[in-house]
This record gives sequence, C-alpha cells and structure tokens, in this order.
Amino acid sequence: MQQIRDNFERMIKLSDEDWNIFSSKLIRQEFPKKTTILQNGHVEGYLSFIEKGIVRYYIPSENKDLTFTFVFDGEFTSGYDSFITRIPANYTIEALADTVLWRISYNDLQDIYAETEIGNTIGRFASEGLFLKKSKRELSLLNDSAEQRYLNLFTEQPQLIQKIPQKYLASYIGITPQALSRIRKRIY
Amino acid sequence: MQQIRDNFERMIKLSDEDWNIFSSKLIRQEFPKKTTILQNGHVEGYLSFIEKGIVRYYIPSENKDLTFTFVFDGEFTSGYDSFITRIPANYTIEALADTVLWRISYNDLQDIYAETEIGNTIGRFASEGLFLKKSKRELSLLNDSAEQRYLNLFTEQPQLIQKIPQKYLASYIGITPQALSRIRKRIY
DNA sequence: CGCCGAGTTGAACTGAATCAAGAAACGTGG
DNA sequence: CCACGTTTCTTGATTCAGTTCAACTCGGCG
Repeated sequence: MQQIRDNFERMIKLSDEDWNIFSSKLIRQEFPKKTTILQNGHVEGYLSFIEKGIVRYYIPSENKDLTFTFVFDGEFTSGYDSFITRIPANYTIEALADTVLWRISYNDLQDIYAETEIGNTIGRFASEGLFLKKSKRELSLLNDSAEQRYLNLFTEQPQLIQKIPQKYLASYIGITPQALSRIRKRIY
Repeated sequence: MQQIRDNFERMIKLSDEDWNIFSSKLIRQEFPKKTTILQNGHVEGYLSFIEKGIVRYYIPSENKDLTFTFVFDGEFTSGYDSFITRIPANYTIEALADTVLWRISYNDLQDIYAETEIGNTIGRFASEGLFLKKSKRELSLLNDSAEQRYLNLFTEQPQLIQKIPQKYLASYIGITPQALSRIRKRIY
C-alpha cells in the first residue's frame, strides 16, 4: 500500500486524512497467470494499481487477437475508457503473470471525487498520465518503422522483451509474429 | 462564451459563482489562417477553447511534416502534453482557417485548481476527453488499413474532407499524398 | 498571363502479410 | 521427471499495399 501512496506523492502532496479516506476503499485482489481481469463486453468496475505482475489488453478475434497495451508493477491499470463512460469495453484485460491488484470501485471513487478536496486532483493526474502515454504511442505508430518500435522497447521497457511472448509483442508493435521473427534475425 | 459554458455543462453542473471565477480568466484571441498558435520548441502556455476555426498539429521536418491532429469549433485545443509537463512541445500548432480562441493561461488554471472546488473536476474531464480521443486513434492505427481510416473520416468527420488539403489528411492517415490519391481513385 | 503549389499518374522497389511447413519450447498427466 | 501434445517460433515462397522518384495537369493568385 505504501507503494501506492508513494506513487501518488510523486505527483501531489497527500495529507494523512485524505490518504486514509482513499486507502480505506482499496481492495486487494489476486489474479493468477492467464486469468481474465476484465472481460470483453463488460463495463469496467475498477481503477486498479498493480502491486506485482504484468497485464495485457487485447481485442479478441477469431483469426488473431490485437494486443495494444501492457502494464507493469507500480502503474495503474483499468479499462479506463469504459470506466469513465460506463460503456462496455470492446477488449479483454488479462494477467500475463501472477498479479496482485489494489482496486477502487467506480462508486467508491465517485464518492471520493465528491467528498474530498483531493479526489479530483488524483483523478486528473491519473487521466493526464494516461493521456501522455497514448500521445507518445500515437507518434510512434505514425512516425517509426516496425523495426524502430521494436528497438524502442529495448530502451524503454527491457523487462517486456524478456517476459512477454513474441506474438504479443508483434501485435503491439503492429506486425505479424513472422515479421517480428525476421526483424530479430536481421538485428542480431 | 456561452458556448464554452454549455460545453462544460454537458459534463458537469456549474454554479454561476464557479463559472464567473473561471470565465473571468478567459482571454479572447484571433489567429488568421496559416498563422502559428504554438511554435515547436516552446512550452504551451494555454488551454484554449475554439469558438470558430480549424487547427492543425504537426511535427515539422525538412523532407515532410507529420500532421497528427485536427481540432474544430467547439473543442479544446492545447499542446496539452507540454502544458501539463512544462516541457517544450516537439510540434507546431497552426490555424488552418481563421480561428477564434478563448484561452486560459497555465498560471490562471493552476490558481483555479487550487482555489475552486470545480477546477480539478474540469481539469479531469478535459484530460479524460483527450485520453478517449487518443485511445480511439491508437486502435485505428493498429487495426485499420489506410483505406479504412480514410473512410472513417467520412462518417466521423465529414467537414474534414471538405475543408482540409489532402496532403494533410494523407499524413494524418499515415500515408503519402500519392497513396491517398490512389485510394480516392479506387473508391469512386 | 505566367507561376507555383497541390493533386494525379506511372514504374520500379520495399517492408510486411499471407500461406504453409518444420523446429523448438512449454506444460500437463502419467 | 519424462513423454507427449500443443503452442510458439522460425523459415521459405508468393502476393500486396504503400513508398519513392519523376513527370505531367490543374487551379488559384500575383
């Protein structure tokens, strides 16, 4: 839990009182490897903080899934568009490794928004952070070649290349597993 | 101005008092067609609301610019990543048509965040909206063909195709002007 | 009227998709 | 802890969408 508070306090000063209100709503939940955290077609009920684990977002499809996000220890995870809009998600979130989440429900978070000074500030910082992440990704998808995007993963997220099956990485980069295999061959 | 208030009130109830505090900080500013709103390399100083006009975001480059965003009447515009982080933007924002903005400066907005109950809520909604926009775009870039992305513009933003030079649309879609010309030929 | 940038068209080229088959790694039950 | 079956990864051949370079047309504006 201290990990979560530290994470917030990188952005904003948090009084003990505000923290107590917020943390009293957090629920700890474990997801073994390969289990589903949010099912495609359901409304996201939680904003979650990852104590430990890896999480993958993907759009399921008969031919092949489209993986578009990974999240790691120490970050927030949520089907955030669904969480905000209360529209069912068109993607599934699963644990790629054994994962431990601290979660706050939608209703509890709304209460905090309404009741505490700090709630909306936290919500704003979370949204801003997610926006920045997506902005970077947009430019990478428009500007960089597939090979460049793969190399970027090395510098930005080395854990990723160790721990995540190539077929998911390939999808995330925006190419087929075959193409990624050939890029790797070319590089080494 | 009423337009801006209406825009906020689609998201949230706004007391006259809160609105007065907020709107007292807004500055009206005009940008003739083809003028620069935010110059590459500068820190974004404003969050702006577009009363009238069209705005283009692009990364300048010797060979060819990369256009990655358009914004229209009735929406917010800002080099928001730069605005949040206070890091100089690596892109330029320009008026594609004669444009009228209502702007709030960074410092004034921070005061509002600090002083009013409603400030952070507004900031949160703005950030959430921008996040949703970028999320959609990510999936479109990963999932759709160039032709599909062009067709999507018809249904989602028909004004765009009328009013914006094809070379900018091509860049936004992620292809060359030549490729877009051929797609158009194929379709009609 | 002449110029210039935008758009179009053609030809050659390239990165990645697709289809297909074999090799390696993985996990599950005996 | 091994053996088997399944999934993942690799490699090859072919096809395709989009790039690049180049030449030409069109339309608007000085």
